[in-house]
Amino acid sequence: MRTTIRDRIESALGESCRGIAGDPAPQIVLETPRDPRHGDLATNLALRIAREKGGKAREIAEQIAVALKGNSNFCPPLCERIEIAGPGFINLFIAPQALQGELALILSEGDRYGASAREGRAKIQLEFVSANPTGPLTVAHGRQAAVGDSLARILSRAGYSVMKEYYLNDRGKQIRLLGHSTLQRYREIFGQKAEIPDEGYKGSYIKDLAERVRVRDGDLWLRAGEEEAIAFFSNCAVEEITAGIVKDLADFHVAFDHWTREREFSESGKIETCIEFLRGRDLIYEKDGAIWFRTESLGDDKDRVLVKSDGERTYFAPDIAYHRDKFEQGFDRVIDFWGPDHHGYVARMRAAVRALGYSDARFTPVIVQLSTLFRGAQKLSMSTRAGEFITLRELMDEVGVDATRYFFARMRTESHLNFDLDLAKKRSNDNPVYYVQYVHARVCSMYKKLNEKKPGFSLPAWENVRFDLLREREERDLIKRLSDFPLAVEQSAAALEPNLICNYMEDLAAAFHQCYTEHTVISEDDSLTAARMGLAEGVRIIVRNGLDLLGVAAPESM
RNA sequence: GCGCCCGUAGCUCAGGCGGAUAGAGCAACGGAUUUCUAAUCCGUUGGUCGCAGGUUCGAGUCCUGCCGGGCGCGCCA
Repeated sequence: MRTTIRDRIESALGESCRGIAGDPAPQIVLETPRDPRHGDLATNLALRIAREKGGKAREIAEQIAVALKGNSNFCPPLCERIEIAGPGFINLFIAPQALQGELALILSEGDRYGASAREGRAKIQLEFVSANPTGPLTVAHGRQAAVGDSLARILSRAGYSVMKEYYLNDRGKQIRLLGHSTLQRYREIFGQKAEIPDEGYKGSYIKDLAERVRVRDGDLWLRAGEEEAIAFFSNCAVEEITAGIVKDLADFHVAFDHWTREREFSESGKIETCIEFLRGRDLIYEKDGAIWFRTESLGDDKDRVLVKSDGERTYFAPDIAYHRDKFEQGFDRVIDFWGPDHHGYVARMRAAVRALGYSDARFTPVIVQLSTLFRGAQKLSMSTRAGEFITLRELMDEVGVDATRYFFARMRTESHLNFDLDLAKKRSNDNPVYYVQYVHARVCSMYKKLNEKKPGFSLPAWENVRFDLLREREERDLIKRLSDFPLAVEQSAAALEPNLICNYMEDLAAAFHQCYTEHTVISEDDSLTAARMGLAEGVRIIVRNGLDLLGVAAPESM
């Protein structure tokens, strides 16, 4: 497996400063300068060493430059020029041969380019959406679904082993309320006077559910006992709504690897075992007839109740056991996506994870902020119980799956986001996703045109193509962009932010469209045509891979 | 009151671990197509990075305090 140009430059820099920096060696940071006069890559390595060890940054930079120039693996093959600038930056100008070699590497490795170096990383469980089965998925769940699924793809690509997990809360007070609300709608169909409680579920889907039961069972449930009927409608509603959730997710290109149902989990005995485990660590006590968990000693604001004085468990109790189970299944790291209404939950869950004996680094709750929806200037209220909400289904039907997923993935996860539905629909063609997809379609189109414009011409194998013919500034910039893909994946995975992939893709697309406009690929010159087709193919590989990380299609034509 | 998140162009948002002259899209205006897809490209206009201090060679980025917005603070789920 050949390493990328950036990896090779990093290791050469590491070698060059070994005698200068001492131990521990400072971390090598390579950045892409805004101004092309500052080189293709720049490092503040000398400034860092000067800060830590003392000395003048520019002098240290000179020493590093001398060492680099003496390194025969570095100076002729990788870099053609090294400059010291400003307070002590080292600016590197990459040799054309090195960039051409990078393109050849992309073409030979294809979909595996940059992905193989870090295989065998940690096992991660990523839990997201986990919406209660009391109604259809909303826009808020859609954001979690898009971000979570994309992140899972990105982490996998970065070499982690990822399991996508959905926790289905299919029992408890809300589920009973759901069943009761459905039963009341069912009774209404038969002309009975039936009130939905204030706290009950009022969405139109409840009526639809009741009607389907009527069609199947007639008036059977009018004659059943109250508790029996509520239990039936609860079950029935949960199953139907869950099926709807699965369908919505599938159509949104999201498939979970594993579902945990609270009902099954609570029957497993693991909750009792977990409470006993905590009791064994002297973290459980009784007060006012309730059972409490000493979370305050573990960083929470106050202690929390696990079992109420009426004997019912709080929501927290199964959640602790559930998280214990995650770690016992062998995950090195657990990532939870929660809505902003759960951020008060962070401290107590962290406390619980500590109590269970797992380090903080292994548990990462991520708060996915809400999207505030507008229709024009009108802010839309979002309440599942009152039945006033925009569903994910409506959103993806109106805006399209690709555009919706891309739109959500593009926003930083922890940022609030204002989303005008009217605007999003009206301008759907201006969505940046089309800008990126268009790159793929354009390259595909070039392949179709190749035979038409050059009958009898066939592309040679890429290893026989003369990439040294790619001498234009735009071509060089484009190859540099391509070579940044592994870095974009790595940074996106580290930050748990898919939006870094979107940023990268849009920059790459801009570089491609610019190059495409300036330089005709299919020309009289067979060698140049082959070289430029190779570059286009490199772009197609990266764009296809990048879009796949976002769960967005790479269309052959648009 | 306490806690978490946010505040960057008219709008929506980017700005790895502090780095060189703060970016993109949309909107507005002006150009480019006998050419591989114009869903594209080029240019112009647009900024007190909420405010005030601090840290240092250097701050949109780190620290402190304010201001403004969202959310959470229950033996609810």
